[in-house]
Amino acid sequence: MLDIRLIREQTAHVRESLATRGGDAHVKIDGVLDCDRHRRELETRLQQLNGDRKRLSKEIGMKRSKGEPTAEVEETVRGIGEEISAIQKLADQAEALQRDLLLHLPNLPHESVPQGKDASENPVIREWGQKREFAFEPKDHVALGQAHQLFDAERAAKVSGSGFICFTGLGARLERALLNFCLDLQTREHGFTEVSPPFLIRRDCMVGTGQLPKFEHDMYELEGGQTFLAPTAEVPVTNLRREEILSPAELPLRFAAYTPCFRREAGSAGRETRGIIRVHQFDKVELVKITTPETSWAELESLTANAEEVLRRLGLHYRVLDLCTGDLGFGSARTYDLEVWAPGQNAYLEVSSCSNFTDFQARRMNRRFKDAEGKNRFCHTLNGSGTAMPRLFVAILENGQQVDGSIRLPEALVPYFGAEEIR
RNA sequence: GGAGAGGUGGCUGAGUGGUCGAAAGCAGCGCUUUGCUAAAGCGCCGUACCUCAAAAGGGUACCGGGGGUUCGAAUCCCCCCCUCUCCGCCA
Repeated sequence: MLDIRLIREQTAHVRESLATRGGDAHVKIDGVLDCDRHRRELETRLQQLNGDRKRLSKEIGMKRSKGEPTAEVEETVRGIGEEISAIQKLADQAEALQRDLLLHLPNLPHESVPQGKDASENPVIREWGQKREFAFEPKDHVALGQAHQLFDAERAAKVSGSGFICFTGLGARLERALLNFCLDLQTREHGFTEVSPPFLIRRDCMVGTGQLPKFEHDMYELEGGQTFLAPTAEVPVTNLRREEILSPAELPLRFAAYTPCFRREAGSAGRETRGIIRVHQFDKVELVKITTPETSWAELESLTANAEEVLRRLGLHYRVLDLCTGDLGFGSARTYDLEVWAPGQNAYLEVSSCSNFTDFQARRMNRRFKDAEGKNRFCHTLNGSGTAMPRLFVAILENGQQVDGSIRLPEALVPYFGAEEIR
């Protein structure tokens, strides 16, 4: 959520910054300001009336204790009370409207974010490794998975519908090995604290991270919209520290969490639907950092490095994109996407997305820290989708395949998988 | 699922209709005293918002959340959330 004061005081800057995202957010600013002006007028009036009532009520108390008549004052205060409830109603409406307007505005891109209209304009800022050369025609993961019975989409569909996957046999083992590998790397070597959060999320927490109110149609809801299945561990993990005032000594907080992720993927039908690249339920190890504003940009770099390390250890060729203004996610001020090379797709696959949300989420979930001067300020929140397992799985299969159809696994994974290859 | 007890400031904890934003203690900050430490004494010590060019100042709201009763609610009533205890059920 953007700071209403920032919008008030630096209107032109906010408007220009939002305009770089494309969309129509920047034209909504005038509506926000109108609402804000109206709201403040009402509030000021309300405070005057409340002050009058408070004073006169005390007077009644004093008069009564002295045995003086109070009927006349009571009548006056009753009138004030009626006016208060009328104006209160209007003020509440204005406040609710303002909050709703603000909740629908995306975050401001950081000034360093490259300008661009969509994903085609995301610059590649670095690459690691190189595409593997094949002496034979590489297969895609669907064929490889079928050959080794690693997953079963048809039977998963019997249970849950299309877009669900069931890992089987060595495939299930490989998936589990990847999860454990990622968690161990991040917790043992990169200083993240492991958390295993709940997956069922209350409505206000979904608002806190920005999924709601705007993206409700992408979520699986339960109990008549009271709770939702977590679309990413980011939601439960960042909300663990909602409505808290943190001490600067404990910052930055670093959490790593495995959770399944549930996404309806409404509107993306037909895109990447083959195989296990885009599914409604997938496993992910997520990284979350809660920092001060002073350190968040440096922390974003180290977070990205931590996410990259997964791919390096697995020997997978990848590239890092600096998402341009037009492709930036709703709550993010800057995002690096990690894309791994998948020879069977002849394409790069996004496996990880490292974002700095600045104070956008902290405002929504009211998370502050006490700074050196004792002032309460909003934290910055960062989050690296520390690697989506099915896509990593795809990359492992497609990059590891041998001419005889077997799949050689990265060395780092062997202790977790218990064998060097799938044959 | 049933019954009961609770939720007050960073913490402990008083307050059951009026001058209560809230006693007291602890923690914290400042000052005084002081070889150092400690101790003692005194003072300060919540958040948000509105107002003001700004600072100072002024104001309003907030005692889990929401609604109600009343001239007036931390206090009375209703709903919800959460915690604890007991019973039931159960992986």
